[in-house]
Amino acid sequence: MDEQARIMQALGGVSLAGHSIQGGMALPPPHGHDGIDDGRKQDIGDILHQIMTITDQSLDEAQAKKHGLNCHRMKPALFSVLCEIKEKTGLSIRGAQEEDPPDPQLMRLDNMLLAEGVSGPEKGGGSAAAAAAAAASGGASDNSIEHSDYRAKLTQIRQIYHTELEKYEQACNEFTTHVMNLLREQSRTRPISPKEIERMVGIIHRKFSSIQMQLKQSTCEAVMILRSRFLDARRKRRNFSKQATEILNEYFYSHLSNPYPSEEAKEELAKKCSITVSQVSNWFGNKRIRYKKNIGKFQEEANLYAAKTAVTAAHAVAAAVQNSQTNSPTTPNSGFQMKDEEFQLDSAESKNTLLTNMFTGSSGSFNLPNSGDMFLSMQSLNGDSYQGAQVGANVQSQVDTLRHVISQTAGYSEALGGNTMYSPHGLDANGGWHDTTTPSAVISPTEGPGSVHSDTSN
DNA sequence: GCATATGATTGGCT
DNA sequence: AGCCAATCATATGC
Repeated sequence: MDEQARIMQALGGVSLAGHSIQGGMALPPPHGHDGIDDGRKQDIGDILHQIMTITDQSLDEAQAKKHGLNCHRMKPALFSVLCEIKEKTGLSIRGAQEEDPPDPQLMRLDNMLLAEGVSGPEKGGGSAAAAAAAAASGGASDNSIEHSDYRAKLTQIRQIYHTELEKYEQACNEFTTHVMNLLREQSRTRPISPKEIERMVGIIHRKFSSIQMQLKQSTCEAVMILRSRFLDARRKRRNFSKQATEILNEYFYSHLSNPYPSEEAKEELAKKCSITVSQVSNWFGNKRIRYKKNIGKFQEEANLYAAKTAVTAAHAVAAAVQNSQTNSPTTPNSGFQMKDEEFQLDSAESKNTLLTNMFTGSSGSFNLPNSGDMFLSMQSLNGDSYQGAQVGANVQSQVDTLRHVISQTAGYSEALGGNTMYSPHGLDANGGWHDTTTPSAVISPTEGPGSVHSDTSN
C-alpha cells in the first residue's frame, strides 16, 4: 500500500538510533557498534516490522495489532521521530509557497463589489452607484422607476452573492473540520504533526478562496451587465427639459461671439437647468459644432432667441438708460457707428453693471477678438487700453450687451426680426470661434458649404 | 417606420 | 484639461 511506501520513503536512508533502516525491515547494523542495548533495537525492528505487515493481515487481526502498536512503549518516540523527518522533507518542498500575499485581483474585485454596493454594509446597496448614474444621465427624477428596478436587481445579485458566499464558507468549514478530524484520527497511526494539519487547513482555505474569487468575479460581471443595461447613460438618454434647453440656448446665442462659458458660468447654468456641469459642457460642445456645421439651419433659432432676449432687455435698457442719464453728463453713443451685425444680451443684472461701468468709465481691459470697429469705439470712449488679455465670457458678454444697449438707444431696434440679425462672425475660416479678426459680414441664412452634416447621416 | 434631433462617448489634438 | 470632430444610441416628430 502507499502508506507503507510513504513511511518507507520517509525513513529511507535515515539512521535511527544508530541503525540504518531500509526496505521496511529492521536490519542489523552494518558493522560493529558502540554497544547500546540490543533490546531497544529489537523493539524498533519489531515495531517497524509490524507496521509493514499490518496490511497483510485480516481486518480484525490488523485492528488488534494496531491497538497493540499504539500502546507500545516506544510508539511515541518513533512517532515523533517520523513526524520530524516528515516535517523536514515537507518544509523543503512546500516552504516556498507558505507565504500568502494579498492577491491584487482579489482586492480589485473586493473593492469593486464594495463600490457597487454588493458587499459591504447592508441596505442601501447600490444607492451610491445609482445616484452617480442618475447624475450622469441627467439627474432628473423621471427615471426613478428604472433606478428602483436597478436597485431591485442589484439586491437580487447581492442576495445571491451572499448566499453563495455563505454556502462556500459553510462548505469550507465543514470540509476543513472533516479533514482535520480525519487527520487527527490518522495521526494516531501516521506521522502527522499538528503543524501539518494546520498546513492542510491552509491549503483547503486557499482552494476555497479561489472558488470565492470566481464567485466574486461572476458577481462583478453580473453587476456590470446590470449597470450597462439599466444605467448606461446612452441608453437612458433623455432630452433636457424645454426650460433647460431654452436657458442654454439663450446663453449660447447671447454669447455667440464667444460661446465658451467659464467654469462658473457652467456651474450657474447647470444649476439653473438642473443638469450637471459636464452636461452643460457636452451641450455647448454639441451646440457649437452643430451650429458651425449648419449655420443656416440655426438662423431661425438664433433670431428667435435674439427677439426673446431683446424684449426682456428692452425693459431693463429703458430703466438703465434712464438711470444713466442722471449719472453721466454726456451721452456717449454719438461716437458709435452701428453695424448691421449681431448683438448679444446678457442677463439684466450684467446689463446694469455694464451700463454703470461704461458710463462711469470704470470698465477694465477687454479682449475683443472679433468686435472690429465697435471695440475701437469703446476704447476711445472710456480711454482704457486694450491689452489683448484673455478674458472670460462674462466680460465678453458685457461688451455684447453693450452693443445691444447702444443699438437700442440709438434706434436700431428695427433690426430685430430681420434675417441678418445674427451672423457667425465669431467663426474664422477654419471654423474656429477664436482669433477672428475680420469684421463680421452679413450672412444670409442659406445653406453654406458647412451644411454637410455627417451627424445626421446615421 | 423613417428621418431628424439630441445627449453622450470616444479619440485625437493642443 | 478642454476642445473638436466623428460617431453612437436613443428620443421625437411625422
